[in-house]
Amino acid sequence: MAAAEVQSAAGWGRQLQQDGGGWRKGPWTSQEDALLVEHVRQHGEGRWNSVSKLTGLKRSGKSCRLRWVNYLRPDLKRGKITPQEESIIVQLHALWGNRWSTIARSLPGRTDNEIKNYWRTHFKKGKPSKNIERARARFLKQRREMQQSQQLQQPTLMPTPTPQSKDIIVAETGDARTDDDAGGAAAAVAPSSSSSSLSMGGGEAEDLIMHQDAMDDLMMCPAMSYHLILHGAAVAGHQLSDGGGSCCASTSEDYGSSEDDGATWGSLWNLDGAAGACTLW
DNA sequence: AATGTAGTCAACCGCAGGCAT
DNA sequence: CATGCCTGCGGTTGACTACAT
Repeated sequence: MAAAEVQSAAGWGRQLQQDGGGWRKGPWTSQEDALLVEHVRQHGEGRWNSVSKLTGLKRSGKSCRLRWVNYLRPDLKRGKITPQEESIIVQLHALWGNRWSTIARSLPGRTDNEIKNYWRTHFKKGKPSKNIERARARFLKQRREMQQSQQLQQPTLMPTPTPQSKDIIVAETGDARTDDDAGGAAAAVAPSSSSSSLSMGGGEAEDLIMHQDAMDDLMMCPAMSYHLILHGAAVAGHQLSDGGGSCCASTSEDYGSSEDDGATWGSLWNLDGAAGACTLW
């Protein structure tokens, strides 16, 4: 980011300091970035504490890792969060709560820090954006329509999940994060289901967060179901039929305008069967 | 034009889990 | 089993920017 360099060259320069261990703190310079990038190119990610020894960087391993993960990684997606990504964030937050790294895994190119910042900026203080309101309204509408059509046609194709099936979903697609494994992913749902982790007023939370609803919503969304499958084990009872459908193949560049979010959301839904050809991102 | 306020984002901190010794 | 180190995560901070008054 050019701004970082500007900042380090200007205002943030005065922040530079060293902690007790002799580590530099504050904004990174382009030279430091170059050293870190070269180190990762040669040695790969990990062993962050050895970076300072091998490169001469006066940065802690922690700082190096953070810089790499949040800024220097080549696969990072630059630019604003798209309405599509926003919708995913909202749903996954309803599902997982503040588990930003878990949410980030479902948004390739986005970091947990970025998502965390985005959430705080847009939702933490209260009212959701118009994008979200519209997306949610459309989401619920289409959900209703799908439910109605299913009741009329194939009541067993995609049943409304029972509590048991919800548990299966969460457990099977649960967090890959190892330190959560002990508690179990299913347990992690509890806070989000009750939304107890959200610092919102009741009305606001009701307006934005789908709570227990979210689980139903997710399972009623083919794209999300498939996405969860992609990021975890196959979900019992929700394997998608084989078909040529292609969903949400657009990239972020396709969603530059907030006015597009209707179409964006629709694209999440317009699936004539998903399976093989379905590429969400 | 000056000031205030909200938004954005990079970076730091503390904590916890995994793992080697 | 206990200890220490490394890594990763979520929460928080603080400076800059954009917009409003």
